[in-house]
Amino acid sequence: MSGRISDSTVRRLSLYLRMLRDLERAGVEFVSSSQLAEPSGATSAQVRKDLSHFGSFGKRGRGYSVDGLVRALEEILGLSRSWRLALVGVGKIGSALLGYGGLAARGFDVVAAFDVDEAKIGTRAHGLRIRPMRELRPVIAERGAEIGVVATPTEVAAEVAAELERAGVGAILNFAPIELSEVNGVPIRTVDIVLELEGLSYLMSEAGRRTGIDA
Amino acid sequence: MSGRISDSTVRRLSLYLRMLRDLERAGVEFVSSSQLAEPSGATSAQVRKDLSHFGSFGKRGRGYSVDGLVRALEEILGLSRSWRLALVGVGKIGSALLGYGGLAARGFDVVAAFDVDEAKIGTRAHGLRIRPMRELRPVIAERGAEIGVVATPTEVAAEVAAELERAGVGAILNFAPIELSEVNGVPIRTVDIVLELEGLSYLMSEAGRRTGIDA
DNA sequence: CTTGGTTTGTGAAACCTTTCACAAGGGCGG
DNA sequence: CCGCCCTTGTGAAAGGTTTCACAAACCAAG
Repeated sequence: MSGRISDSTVRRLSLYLRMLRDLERAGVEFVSSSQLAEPSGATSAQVRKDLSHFGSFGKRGRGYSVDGLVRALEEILGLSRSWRLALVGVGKIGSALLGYGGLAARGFDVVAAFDVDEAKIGTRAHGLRIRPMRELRPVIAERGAEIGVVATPTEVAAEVAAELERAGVGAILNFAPIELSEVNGVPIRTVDIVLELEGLSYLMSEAGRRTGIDA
Repeated sequence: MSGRISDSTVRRLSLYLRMLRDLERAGVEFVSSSQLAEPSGATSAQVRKDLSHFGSFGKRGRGYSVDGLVRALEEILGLSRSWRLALVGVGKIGSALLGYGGLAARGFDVVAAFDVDEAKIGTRAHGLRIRPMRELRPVIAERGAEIGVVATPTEVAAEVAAELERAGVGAILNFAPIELSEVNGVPIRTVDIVLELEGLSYLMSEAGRRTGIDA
């Protein structure tokens, strides 16, 4: 077991955990790898392989204890605690995040918000005071924010990410359509809506070309 | 050349195209695979392999014509036209999308918006009238929307996606934290912010465990 | 205690993606 | 026209991930 775990494995672990929580709420006690596989579009062998990287959680002939596996996955994914986020950029996307209850519900609390816009600074958005960029470092330190969220225009995204790193965050979630390079081992995930749409555009064009040629 | 193109290749093509457009704007005429590789974190060999699936676009000894490659990639990705989106769910995320100019700027126009909330129906958001779900099919047909966007609560996301398919969209972009299964060959991309945060949570916990053990 | 039905955990095989490394080709200066 | 330098396009190798398939283990029933 153990070694370097691939990104896709970690994604699936999150999906398994979601389903397990539903099962737990429904009072189910045991679940098999094939039941677990279905909703994430994986195979039962894949579920077992994914889990086997971290240990032996199942009972042969029975499956996995729902409660036990929920706790184990929470531990593995670091979700048995909550995380504090610092948001930079309170525009459309930033505001949407602040208002999205789903984050706090899953253990991700936005504890600070920053913007450059003088008109916004000092006002409150969803109960959080919007602060000037100058306060980034001290407030992140004081509030112990571990994850920085970049929701700024593309032009300043790289600079803001670097500033967040210097302020001591351990990871960054980026919404700007730009590939930010990880430095100092601070992992960065980018949510790029345009990239997703372009992927769909490719698939639709491809389908069109195929049927266009075939038919 | 050709065959089935991997998702990661398509993602990179989008990134190449972004850089090429910047170069075009800057008046650069030729670019090498290594220059093209840098911003997306790829290697020069990967750039060449990616492009080679679709043809020979470069000149040996010179590199790629920026203009030529921009046109070629736009053609490949289906971006030499614009696409019409139908948005379902005008909550936090839906509104953020409507207000996000970056979409239209890149050829993705939201042409219709739907919601179940009686209070919202009939009002305008960013110049677009919010319509009742009952009008989904006729309006999507009438306006020729090709891509459906699901920005609803998780509980109804699957149902809405199915409804969009029936209404004739060719692809779906989903913001609900649930894995929707593709049916009828309608591709679905899910943007799952919580999943990304959980991935970061894993990496940070992992790093903590490592240094905790090592040090 | 033994038997039968079920499901895990895991090497081995298959498959897919990335990297390597180099022959082939193109431009330019002389 | 020749020779040099540069960069592409691409088979082959390496590296990674997913699927297969089966022995080992567990439970329940008799």
